Amino acid sequence: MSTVQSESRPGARRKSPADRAAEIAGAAREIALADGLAGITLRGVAARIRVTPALVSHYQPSMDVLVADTFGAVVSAEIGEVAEELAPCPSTVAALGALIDSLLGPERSPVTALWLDAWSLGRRNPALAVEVGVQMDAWQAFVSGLLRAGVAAGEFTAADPDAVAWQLLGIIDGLNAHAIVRYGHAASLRGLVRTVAEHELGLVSGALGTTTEIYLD
Amino acid sequence: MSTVQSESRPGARRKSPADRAAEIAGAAREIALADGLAGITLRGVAARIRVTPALVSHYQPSMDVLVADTFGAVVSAEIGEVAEELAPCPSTVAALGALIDSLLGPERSPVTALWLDAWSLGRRNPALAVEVGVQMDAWQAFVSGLLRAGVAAGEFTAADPDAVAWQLLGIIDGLNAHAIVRYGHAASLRGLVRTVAEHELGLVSGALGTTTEIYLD
DNA sequence: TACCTTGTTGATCGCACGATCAATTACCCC
DNA sequence: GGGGTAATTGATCGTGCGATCAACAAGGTA
Repeated sequence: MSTVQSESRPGARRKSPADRAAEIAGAAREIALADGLAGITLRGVAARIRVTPALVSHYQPSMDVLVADTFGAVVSAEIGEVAEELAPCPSTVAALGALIDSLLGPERSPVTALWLDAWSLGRRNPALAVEVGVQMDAWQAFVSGLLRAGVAAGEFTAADPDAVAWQLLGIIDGLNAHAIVRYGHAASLRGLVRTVAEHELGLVSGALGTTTEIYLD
Repeated sequence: MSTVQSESRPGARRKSPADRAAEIAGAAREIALADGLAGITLRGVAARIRVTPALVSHYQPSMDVLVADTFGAVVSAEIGEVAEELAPCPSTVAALGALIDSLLGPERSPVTALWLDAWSLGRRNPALAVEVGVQMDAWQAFVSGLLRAGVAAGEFTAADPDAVAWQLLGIIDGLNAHAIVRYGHAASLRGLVRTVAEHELGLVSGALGTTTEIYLD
């Protein structure tokens, strides 16, 4: 309590460029998760951190790249979280089952909504379109890596792990999108994706776990 | 050539309200298919039919409902086309195979793009959100009707045709979305969806047809 | 041909957005 | 504690959007 931090209106407490940039990124992230990527606005971000729009503008080349960066940050953070979550799994099969559970869980809804925004907004935001490609590739690399590990360990087979990874992600995204837009999350979706995965990988039915099929409407 | 249709600037040739409304709807449709739902603009639609923005505004309660109506018109027209396409099929199984082929074909890309827009824009456009629900239900009703017909004809079994219909549509949408955003359409996607459908319906592998699995990059 | 209905226009409002820049002022360093 | 660096501000520009309304004129009708 050495300095009382005077209440002078102008000149809010200065921060280092790194801190301010992080603060802006954080605000953009919160706004995106609450209102979608389209909700990220120069004035909105500025207001959230009690700062002038000009300052936010000063720290970003353009709003398009702030939106793209925000999307990229959220998605890559999610990949990291999931990877960490799967680390303790004793086998690749177990990890695959956990991955499906995790990706189809209702807690992923906010991020799925961001994917929908990104797919749509990417048409008018080149930077975002690039980021969407990067993050899709990142997810695909993660899943195909998992599949290759399973194949190497002799747990299952996959003639084309890359293709299978794309297919699994496509199915998951589609079911998630439907669930978020129209209906609540249905536990049966997990069963469906498990079945597909088991079929694609030559596993016996139930190898990836089971769930009581209850629709949560 | 009775009337030379004088080139007077003001007062463009009058049309009946019905004709003008249809013209506006057509323009909105073309714009949507070319530039997305977000491209539908008061001034844009007006310019396309050589008319004042005020006139377009006069025929629509708001742009939000024009966007919603346009989306609804495109999608329900698509359902109609597909239904017509499936009519000559000799069996439900054949129709189901044709349906999958049709929905995963590259010619559906423009409409898939509209779905992505609608999912994203629906968050800020209540009328559009309602229309999305209506059209999703319409598709689900169409597919589940097909499934019920197949069950009734003894061609296959389905404990819960409604659920299977949702799942198939979810998978198709997800794969289509991925294909449109990141990669070209892959013929292998059709094989995947066929496999899922066959599994869900207790059909033997290949019952819904086969396709050479060639990635069109 | 004169009238009257109504489809259509032009002008204009208000809003929200992204971006820019000189002026200001907080903070660090000597 | 004075000075210089640079983080921050306030004011302002330009754009594109949806919406409104009095005024105009096209075209059928008497």
